Amino acid sequence: MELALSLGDASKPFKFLDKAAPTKDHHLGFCMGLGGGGGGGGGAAAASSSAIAASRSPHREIIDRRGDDGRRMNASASTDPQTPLQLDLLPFSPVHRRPTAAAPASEARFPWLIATDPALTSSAHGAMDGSTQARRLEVNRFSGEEGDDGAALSSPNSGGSSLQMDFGVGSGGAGGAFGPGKRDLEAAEAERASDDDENGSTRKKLRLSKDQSAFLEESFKEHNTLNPKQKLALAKQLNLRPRQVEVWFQNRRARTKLKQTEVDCEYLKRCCETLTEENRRLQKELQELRALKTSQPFYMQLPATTLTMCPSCERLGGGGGGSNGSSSSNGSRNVHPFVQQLHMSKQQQQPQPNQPAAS
DNA sequence: GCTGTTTACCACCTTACGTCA
DNA sequence: CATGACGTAAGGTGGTAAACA
Repeated sequence: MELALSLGDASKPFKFLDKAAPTKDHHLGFCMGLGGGGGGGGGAAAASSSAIAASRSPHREIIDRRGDDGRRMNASASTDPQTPLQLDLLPFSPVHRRPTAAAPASEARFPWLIATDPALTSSAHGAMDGSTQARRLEVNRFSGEEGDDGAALSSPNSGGSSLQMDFGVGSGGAGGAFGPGKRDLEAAEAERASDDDENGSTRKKLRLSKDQSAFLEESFKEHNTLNPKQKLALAKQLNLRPRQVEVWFQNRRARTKLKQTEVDCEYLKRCCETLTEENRRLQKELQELRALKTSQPFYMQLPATTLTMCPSCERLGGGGGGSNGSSSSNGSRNVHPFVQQLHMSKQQQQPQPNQPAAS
């Protein structure tokens, strides 16, 4: 029995898989790869690996400035039918957070951009979330300052840093009623001190706020990859570094792929169980037929003219090979389902009085 | 037109940190 | 309070494509 499984092609729950399809090999058959160890290949690109390594930087957005003018687009972005300029796809999106008349509206939609109303965040996410959010934003601000990347760009953090500072302190002050508020403020101060001590040399773990994550999630639903303009706009809107937005999308794609792999694995497991059960049933059926053959050798004496060709695979249905029972009773020989079907039909046509009841 | 370099992005793996039970 | 599991932001590496000299 041959089986062909096509995973990911039959049901495409994620449209971005379509984009990735040309670069992937979709093997038919019972073959699955989990994880896989990135890239085998090697080859010509290895020659320039040193140059690549030299070009890599933790503050990549400083170096990768060419993306701003849109001259370079990656494969997925180039196939994107949408123009790089649009950010209108983003839900309830003010395009840029600039000191324009539209700015207040955008800030009202993004509570983390509001510096003077801690009650807004605390009412939206509870007292704990409001205070922690204040701390997180403060951390983000420091992380933005610890590197020189923010200054190199249009400095997405520069516009709101002082506001965030005020917000954080205000939250802590107004959070006198909030139990964790003081702790968070102290933690933020401790982090600030540690930042001063270590000059940003250590990696700081920043948790994005729920609103930031939700907004990124919405954007991810629209398109799972970003072009430079979208990345910059998102970073501005969310008051994050472009690198943070980029990393979030990378990790989000990885999570999606992992989940899809789990779904595929579950599906394969079910297929395997079904096939095992089918195989067990067929084996049992085969044993019964062999037992029948030994007890009633009449059907081995059928004339050669009764041999029938299987319509599907053009194999002989009569078991071919003469009347020698030893050859056909060889356990290692495959018995075509068509043969079994033939045998069963013969049994029905010529019932024997002493024939054991076949299942 | 071809080739090598640079730049930017990606997937993948890993690490470090925050949160929670 | 300590601890381990888990989720996730971020770093590192190798590969690839486009732009450019």
